[in-house]
Amino acid sequence: MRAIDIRQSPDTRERILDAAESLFVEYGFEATSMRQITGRAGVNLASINYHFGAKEALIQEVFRRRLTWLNRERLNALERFEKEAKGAPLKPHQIVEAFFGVSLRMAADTEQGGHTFMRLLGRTYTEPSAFVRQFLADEYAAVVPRFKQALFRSLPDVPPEEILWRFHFMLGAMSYAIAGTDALQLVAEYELDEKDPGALARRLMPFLLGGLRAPLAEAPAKPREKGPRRAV
Amino acid sequence: MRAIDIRQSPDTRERILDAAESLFVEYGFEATSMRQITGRAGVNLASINYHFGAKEALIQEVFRRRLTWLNRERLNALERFEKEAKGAPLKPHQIVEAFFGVSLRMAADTEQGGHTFMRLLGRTYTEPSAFVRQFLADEYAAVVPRFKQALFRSLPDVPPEEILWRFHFMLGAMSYAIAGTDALQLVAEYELDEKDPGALARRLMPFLLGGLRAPLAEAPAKPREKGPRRAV
DNA sequence: GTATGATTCAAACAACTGTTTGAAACGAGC
DNA sequence: GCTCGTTTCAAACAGTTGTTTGAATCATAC
Repeated sequence: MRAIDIRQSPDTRERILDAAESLFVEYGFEATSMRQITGRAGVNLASINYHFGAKEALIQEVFRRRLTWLNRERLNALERFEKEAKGAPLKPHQIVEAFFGVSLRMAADTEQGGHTFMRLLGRTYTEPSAFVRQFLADEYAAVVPRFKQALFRSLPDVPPEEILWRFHFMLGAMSYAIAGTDALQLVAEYELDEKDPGALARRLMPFLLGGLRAPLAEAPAKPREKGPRRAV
Repeated sequence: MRAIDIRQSPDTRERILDAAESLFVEYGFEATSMRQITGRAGVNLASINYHFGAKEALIQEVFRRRLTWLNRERLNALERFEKEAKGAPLKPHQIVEAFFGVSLRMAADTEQGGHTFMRLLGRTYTEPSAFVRQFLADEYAAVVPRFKQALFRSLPDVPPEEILWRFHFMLGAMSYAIAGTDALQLVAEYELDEKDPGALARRLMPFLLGGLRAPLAEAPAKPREKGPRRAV
């Protein structure tokens, strides 16, 4: 038996995780077989079950090894801004930077596989599989309330549910952009500069902030206030 | 043999398509088996291959029967605005309304299955499978250039690639919102009102327009102009 | 009635799925 | 040298996959 939390034969483990990560991006979880993974990793078929137990556990580990780090980075960035602010509410652009800026920087890393992982993560946000959804919710459980609170403080005049919906929309815009499918062949002719890691961020961040700070729509049924209100 | 384009036994065909559509939303293409589909539809296993040929063809037909209509509606809306404008460029909000408004109205239809389909479509935008991607690109081939042209005319001062990227982001925000996964459990406590079909549109449309019209970021390497420019 | 073509059906097909097995190989401690 | 726990390996497991088959059923036209 393998003792828990002791990483023996790191080569095999890491090779499996890397192979699985890239194959999941290319074909999805269901369409990727254990034989494909072990084939690309150059290891024996049984080694996945030996090291991880089952395919589901492998999928979770593919996420955990990077997502834990990513979310800690997001919290670090948020806390850095909060320390600077000395108790004052953060600016919306700081909160957006802490959450999405960190993601975009990881997505810009083509060396350590951060790019591949972020593409995978972007796709997985719309994954139907129940256990993946539950796993993602758990991984984000520590991060979401912190960002919620920061946003509520930052935008005290905007209804909380409106803020959350806009955060929701921002997440969609980013994950789709990072996933990089371009299903409509919209930007196919304007490929991102591989050598410029900040290219996507420079395009996306203004869009996100513009959406977050857009004027609120008029109330539908109960028109308490006339005319659009500024969100920020 | 079944003669092409003659719909015999419409019941079986439609039942298969409806069952497949809902199952694809729940479990994805790969994870949904033919036996699940025929089971839910209450038809014989072989009837899928009889009526559609293969699973891939069934998937395509699930999309085609609704997507063709949806894209025609989008073009109709665009042409209606263009007729009103009498040669003048459209307003950005009209273009956004023609493309995304139509989608959101279809997503609000819980009676005829439009809601289910739009959730499926939202997920499929990030689908890895090559043949699905190609199929989507083909289905949109007639629509995309028309909206591109309208946007370029509407925003003559914004670089074309910037416009396309923002359209790309808007598509991501909408499809994620419609897919309704809420991976981060962000808006779980603020469920949309089932009886109010326009609820999502009233939240999303201002966000999209705010993003589209956000100030442009400064140029990175070659700073031709100082300071942010207004996109609109 | 019979004939004809479309559709349905139960059964089987080969190929592939994730997982398990038990033996073989390895590596460090003595 | 030997031992012991870890890791690798080829082979097999039972179950599921999409697809095919050939006979049975149905509907329509004569």
